[in-house]
Amino acid sequence: MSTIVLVQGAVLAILRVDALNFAPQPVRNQMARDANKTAPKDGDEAQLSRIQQRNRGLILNAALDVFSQHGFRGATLDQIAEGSGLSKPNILYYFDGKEDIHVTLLNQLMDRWLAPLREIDKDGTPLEELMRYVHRKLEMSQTYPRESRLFANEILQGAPRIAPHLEADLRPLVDVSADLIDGWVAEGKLAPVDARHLIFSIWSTTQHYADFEVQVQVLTGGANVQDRAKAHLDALFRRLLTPC
Amino acid sequence: MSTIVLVQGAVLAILRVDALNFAPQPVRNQMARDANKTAPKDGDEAQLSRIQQRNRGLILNAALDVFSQHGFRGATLDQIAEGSGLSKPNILYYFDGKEDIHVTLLNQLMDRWLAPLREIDKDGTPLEELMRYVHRKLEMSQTYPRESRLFANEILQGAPRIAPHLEADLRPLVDVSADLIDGWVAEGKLAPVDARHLIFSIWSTTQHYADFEVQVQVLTGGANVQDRAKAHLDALFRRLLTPC
DNA sequence: CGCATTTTTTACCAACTGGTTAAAGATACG
DNA sequence: CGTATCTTTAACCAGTTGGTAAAAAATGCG
Repeated sequence: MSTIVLVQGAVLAILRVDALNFAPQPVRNQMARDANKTAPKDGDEAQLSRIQQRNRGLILNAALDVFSQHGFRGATLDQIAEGSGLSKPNILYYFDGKEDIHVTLLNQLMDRWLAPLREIDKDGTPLEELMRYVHRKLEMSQTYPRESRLFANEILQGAPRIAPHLEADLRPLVDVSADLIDGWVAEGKLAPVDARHLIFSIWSTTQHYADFEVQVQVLTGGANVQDRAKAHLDALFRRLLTPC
Repeated sequence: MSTIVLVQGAVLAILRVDALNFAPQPVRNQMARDANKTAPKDGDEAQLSRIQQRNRGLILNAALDVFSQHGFRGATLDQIAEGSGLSKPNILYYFDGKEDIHVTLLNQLMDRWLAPLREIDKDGTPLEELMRYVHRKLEMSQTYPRESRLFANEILQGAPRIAPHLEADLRPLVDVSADLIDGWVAEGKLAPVDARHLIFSIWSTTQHYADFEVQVQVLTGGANVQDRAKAHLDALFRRLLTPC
């Protein structure tokens, strides 16, 4: 059993990473290859030494800064090197290249990003479940603005590196959630609403506070943004969803 | 009078372009300098020969493709050259450099982008005026997705080249609009709402269909997106704004 | 036409970028 | 302590990038 799971995990990982990369794979250093292939116990960063964990963390953190601000093509390894405090060749010792870092970041992101949607409880009160989702998404925008911008950059540029992910992971999850919402609407527990476009509205309004933060700051003076956003979005979606 | 207007226009233009550029300005070719400095009759592209108008248009159109897809740093002059059918040196004959093209695009964009907000009629029916604004913004996202993405890219990356614009043009306009909405709310013609965050919600939900188009396509299968989006956003904001 | 101006091209360059190589330095461990 | 492995660095490189110089080609106009 566990062998099968491992094999499936490995195949999935390879599909994700190489989906758009048909160039002949040159042989790289052992470290970088190992970190990608080993997927023990379902998690990601086990079996790595203390140093490896620390340095991969430093690199990913610096890369998140750079990629989220400049997009993939605009980011440079030198910037990541400076931000992480490691030398450029040292970074390439831990990752197979710029793209490998980016894909690793994107894979990490997707799990965290989709968690709140998975946590919607089909046995809860429909309106309160959805309002809880709105508030969780807003919190995530405020807690992880870099992740939000990284994702926005990727989608904005046509999702060249995450498109397979969207099809394979995001779409079925949204399908399930939409069915759930449709069911609630049919039962009269929610006002009639287009489930998918509702989800789009929740995503766009909440992520706006991370992705367009500069603009929000300029236009509000930066005062009370968090509280006002929360109150506004609560009113917006509560009004939409409350059955008459 | 007309002299004063000209001087003001020139000063504004210089402030915009050079606001973040303190590097010593090298002397460039006559053409590129002229196109920026002359601002006759308030418009932008007068006094230019047929060829100049055509080629500047070709360049800006190609640049819009490239910048909106890759962001400023990710875009290359070679891509713009290929897209416009002109050679790279020829592009630099018409513009002072990569940044000049980008700033020109951004300046053009802002006018078109803010027009719908300016057109809200303070003597109209409050609810219908705002709903008309929502629909116009949605139409613009569908008609000008490249412009939407160009703007999103710029803000996402911290608005390094458009921040002065936001302060000088966008902010006062939003202040006026927010006051107008606040007045309507005070008169009881709209449900109580935070005017600025309402505007954010309208922007984010409508622009989402341009900026996150790939994701929307994946999750909807691309069927009926336009009509469903229109109906959904109509319901969303009508419910929010209709006074009980 | 003949000349001045505008437009385009060819050839080029310095800086930057992602990535490599090989050797030196740390570390773990028997 | 000595050896094998892991980590880091210095030096380097080929391709790309924004931009330039100068001459050739096209254009407009008296």
